[in-house]
Amino acid sequence: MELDPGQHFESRAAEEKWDRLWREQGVHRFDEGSAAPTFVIDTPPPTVSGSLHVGHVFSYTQTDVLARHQRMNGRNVFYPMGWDDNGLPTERRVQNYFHVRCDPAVPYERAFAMEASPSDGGTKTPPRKISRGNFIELCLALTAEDEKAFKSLWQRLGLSVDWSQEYSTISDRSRRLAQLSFLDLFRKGHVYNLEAPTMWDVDFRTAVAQAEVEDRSQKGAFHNIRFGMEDGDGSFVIATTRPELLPACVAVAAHPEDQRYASLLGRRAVTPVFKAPVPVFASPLVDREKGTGILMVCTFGDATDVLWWREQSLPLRQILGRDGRLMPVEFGSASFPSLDPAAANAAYGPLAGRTVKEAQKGIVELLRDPAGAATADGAPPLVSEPQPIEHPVKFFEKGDRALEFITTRQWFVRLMDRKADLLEAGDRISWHPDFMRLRYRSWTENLQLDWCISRQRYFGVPFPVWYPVTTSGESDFERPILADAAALPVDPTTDAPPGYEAFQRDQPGGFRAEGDVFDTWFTSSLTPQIASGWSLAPERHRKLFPMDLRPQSHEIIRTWAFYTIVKALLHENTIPWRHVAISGWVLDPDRKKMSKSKGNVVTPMHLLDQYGADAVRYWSLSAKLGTDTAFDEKVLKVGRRLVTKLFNAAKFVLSQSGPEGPISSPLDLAFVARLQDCVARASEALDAFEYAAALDTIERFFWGSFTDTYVELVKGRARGESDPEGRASALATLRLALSVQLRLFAPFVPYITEEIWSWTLARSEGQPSIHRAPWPRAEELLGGRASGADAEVFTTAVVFLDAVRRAKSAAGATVGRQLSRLRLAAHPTTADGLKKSLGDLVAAARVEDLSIERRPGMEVGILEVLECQLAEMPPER
RNA sequence: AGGCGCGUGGCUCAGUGGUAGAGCGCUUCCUUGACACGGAAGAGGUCGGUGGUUCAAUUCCACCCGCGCCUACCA
Repeated sequence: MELDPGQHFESRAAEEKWDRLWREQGVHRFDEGSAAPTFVIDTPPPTVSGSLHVGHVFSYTQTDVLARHQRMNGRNVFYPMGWDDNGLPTERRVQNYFHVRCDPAVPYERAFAMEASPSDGGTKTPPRKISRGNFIELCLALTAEDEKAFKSLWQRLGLSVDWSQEYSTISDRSRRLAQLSFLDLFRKGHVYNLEAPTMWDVDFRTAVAQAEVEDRSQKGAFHNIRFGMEDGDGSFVIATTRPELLPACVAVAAHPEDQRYASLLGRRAVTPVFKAPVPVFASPLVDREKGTGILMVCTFGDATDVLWWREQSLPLRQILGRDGRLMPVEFGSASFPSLDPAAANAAYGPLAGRTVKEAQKGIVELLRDPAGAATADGAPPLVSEPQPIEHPVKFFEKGDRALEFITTRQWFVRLMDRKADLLEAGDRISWHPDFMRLRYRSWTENLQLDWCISRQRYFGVPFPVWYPVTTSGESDFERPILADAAALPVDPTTDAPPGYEAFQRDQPGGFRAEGDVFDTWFTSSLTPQIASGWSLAPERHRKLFPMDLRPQSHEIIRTWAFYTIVKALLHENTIPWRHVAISGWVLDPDRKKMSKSKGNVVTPMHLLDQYGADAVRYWSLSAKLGTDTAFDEKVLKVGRRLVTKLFNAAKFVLSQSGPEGPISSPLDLAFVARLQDCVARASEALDAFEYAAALDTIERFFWGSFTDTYVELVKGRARGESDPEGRASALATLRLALSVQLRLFAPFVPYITEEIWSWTLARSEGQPSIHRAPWPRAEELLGGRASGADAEVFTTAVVFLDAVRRAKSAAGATVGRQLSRLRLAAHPTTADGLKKSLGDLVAAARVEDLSIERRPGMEVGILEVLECQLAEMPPER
């Protein structure tokens, strides 16, 4: 080892060197053959279609520190990394990046290549339409690039991932397992397909599940519209925020106890403009206080409409198409009855093809016209100007326009009949922090719909399903044809089902592909099974599943955590993991969530360059689980300072030459006893996943007890010639303390600790990598060495050192200044304590004549400086 | 609207039924033999508010205020 004075730790060089060596030597490798207890992590596969930001660094480092601790603790750690590349985020990114749209009608092009589109320059050229096959190729190509960026960040950060366990959610194996999952659920009766009103995003043109829906407060307006009665007797005014759905009105509802409308119940009303006769029924779900207390039921304005439609067996009048525009309809037909079909068709005609927003304008105009009145008085149906309101509206979380309820055929996983089991499963899992279990609970309790798993998209895992085509050319959805498990993964749009030939595709008596893909969560909810191999590797699966730890962030408890629990329950009637660790978010300095759209994202690479990976890790690890933290560069500086201090302290310890001997000096024994206490507390915290508390404990000990005090106190003895036994004891203590503290720090700051370890400890401790060295244990410190230590000796010495420093500072002298005379007063107990390490104290204080007055009246543990005489300054050198 | 979390020195955060903690920032001092990417000494807080329990409350309880999130609320 060559250590030059003034040498600094070069973090960048160390990161490259050690990261490479760790991989070459398989330091983080899961040992398939080992019988050692395992620790299995269900690593979150990052969505690779997003930009990197410090939030990624933050949460992934928090998992890594637990993995590293468990590994040093002797566990056979399984720590894989996956990439979540399938799904809408990738599709959207490809659409924007290449300025393309997928159109399954376009034929596949071989040797297809595209350049990134230069941001369209506002030219408004329509996106190029490309085939499904080519679209998927672009998705794969782009995600491959993104995965590289993530991987290099993870490696730079020093995540102790076992890279031989890498997977991606669009890979053959993931597709195969996702399709196996579907087959298993089908066989067990947990999935079904159904044509029903479903929440639909009109821009992405796909169904979405309840878990992906969020409420957004939107501006709207109550429109008060007068309806007539079919028998001409009376009228009433409904209030609606969606007048454009008037043509789809199928009923009117009022509260059963509302006297105002009691006379209307059971009779038939007539809609204005379209003159459709509709029943008036009573429902306790109607809020008498809201609007006018009576409302129109449409197919479909909201979830309550869907409920009433089912409950009252109302007819379906779907006017909204999958593209969010009004479809052409024929009034006077069986499905769209009207008392005045000619007028109704004349009114509706211009609305067909319009968006919801445009249609609303058109309808409001019609409602202002007395001609549309459903009553005899001939007054305009819109009885007053619209009253603006703010109200919550359901959106797809990634969407820009409100969701609509549109009747389509979709596949669902039954959840509503398993809520009790799901709640019980959540309770069997340990949540960190514990209160996070409430988010799971409240989500599960409030679940209202089965899980819609089909998406009308392209870059995803296809359903392994075909339908028989009847002789009349219809798909028989009741008798789906499932793929053979052995044939998976399949793509039904290109593969033929078992028992059929390719030429029978779309032919009467043949088959038709299910063209949908799975909800990405259908695959993501299998990350434990994908990592373990599940039914493809039963032996391995048994060893790895249920897993130990699922780390994730809180906003996806309702999706990722929830669906993973669902799958484990439905497939194997178990929980997927024993612990869930929920990381917080990194907020910007104004405490706002970082997001690309807000432009407040802090990217990690420059921070790694500027402060080093260990410092960035330090920042990540100083925040507790579950707690959102404002990004603060100051903490990075503190981390860098710790790295430097470790480097220098180690340099000092390892440059002290001389033989070690038994640890015998009272001060050394007392210090080792303290170290032992630190080890115990840090270990306890880490075992409970409280890495931040552990770091705090270790760091506090390192600065407070080690560098600032113990090292200063024994420097003289470690270098002195006069006391060989004392010197040998000091050297042994310093080296033990370094070894132990390095190992305590190793999971947190793996690079600097490995660097120092490599100087001499790798050889003397018989373990080439500190990350495979044993986590410190109390026994190793005891071993007869610290037993019988008088811990007070150290405490008293600290008090002494403080008093001397204060006295010198008050006298305007430096810490290193010699004292000719120092007189102290203390309680006899304290004075006796001081005597036990007197030699060290005299040397540390650099005092020639030290005397301690015994005063029984004083408080124990307090020192009073009676006199402090500075020595003559040495002559100028 | 219900639930959960948070509110501690200028900033970022720990913590605790018994005279308040850290780091950064600030003031003063110091190139000393591991470290100026450092060290020493200091100033700075009635721990969101009001009640209650207790010998004692920043900590426990109730209510309130502010912020954040979760769930619900679409007529």
